[in-house]
Amino acid sequence: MTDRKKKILAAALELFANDGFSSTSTNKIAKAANVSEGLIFRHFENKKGLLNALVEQATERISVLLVPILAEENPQKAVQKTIELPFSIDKNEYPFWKLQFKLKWENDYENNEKMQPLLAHLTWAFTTLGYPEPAKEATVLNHIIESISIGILRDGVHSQESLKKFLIEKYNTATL
Amino acid sequence: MTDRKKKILAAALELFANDGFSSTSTNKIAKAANVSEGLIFRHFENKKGLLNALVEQATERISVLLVPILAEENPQKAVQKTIELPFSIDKNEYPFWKLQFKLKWENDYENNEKMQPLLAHLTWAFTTLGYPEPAKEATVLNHIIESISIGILRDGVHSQESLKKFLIEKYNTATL
DNA sequence: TAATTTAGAGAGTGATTACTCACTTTTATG
DNA sequence: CATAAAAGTGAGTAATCACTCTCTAAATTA
Repeated sequence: MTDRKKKILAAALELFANDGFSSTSTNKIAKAANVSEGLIFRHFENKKGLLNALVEQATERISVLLVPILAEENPQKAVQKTIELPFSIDKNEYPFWKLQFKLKWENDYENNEKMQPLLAHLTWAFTTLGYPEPAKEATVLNHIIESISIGILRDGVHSQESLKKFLIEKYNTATL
Repeated sequence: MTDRKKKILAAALELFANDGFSSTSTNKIAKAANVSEGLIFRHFENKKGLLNALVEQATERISVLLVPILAEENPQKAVQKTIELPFSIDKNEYPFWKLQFKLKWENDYENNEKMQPLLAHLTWAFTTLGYPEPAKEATVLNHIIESISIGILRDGVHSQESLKKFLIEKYNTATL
């Protein structure tokens, strides 16, 4: 991947995440990346193709994040690592995840099967821990970290920080 | 409010919610509402003004929804009604709420103070019920119903239906 | 009824849009 | 080194954009 192609992707990511896909003109992207507008269409056949290139990274990036959780054989620790997940995201990756969450509202983007492996592992964890309804318990925890993620991406980690310890303890001392 | 003005608002709501604000042209709105494009600008000074008119309804609509919860003096029932809230939304109001949730990602729209009264009442409820950290407990429940709402608006009530009874029972039988 | 205001239509406008194309420069290959 | 392929430019284009303006029709008011 050429240097200028990377710069186009980086600029597009930033602008798509902050201003939205259709509010961002290819002209603006070219200027932000400091390249000619035509180059965008040489590397990506059209504007949508540029977005697709960004989206394709998502599947891989998510599975990378999930690896340490899915590999965790201690159910208690698996739950804990799940809670810690949204808090562990690097600040300079916020635009990337912001874009992914925004795209969930777009009709033509299939989503959320990506979290299926996590859901399955959480279900196993809650089963092992003896929860009466492990699948639903997993879904609820997934809802919690989803909404916390949104809060973090919109208002920063500090806005949710206090919930981290609270939730970990809550799930540690839970009586079934 | 004239008949045609209502039709413009209705068409704009539908299109903004489904396709997004900037992907929706005033031309498209005019055709969907079956009016001349110029009429949009007579009633609402510009496209953004049309969106603002939709947003202004939100504050009132939310407080209407919250009234029965805030008036509930039984803490247990207040929690239950909160859980039931997202499931009770009428299907033909989905576009309206979809738009509100989408707008939360827009930088220039202040949000979420609207849920403050609910958060306060939930904190009171959890305090009364003897929870050790009522404020955080309230925030977590708020996160849960937020994420459930998103799921319902995107994939329909049925996609979340099973969580309703589960959560109500979970919060009813909770040991502190 | 006459006068005035409001509602509505629709052609027209300059700016912006995504994208193309002919061209030049750089890089890789035989 | 020669040739081809890839990377990069930027002016040009048809379509679409939000919005304006002039006009007519309907409703309100005097």
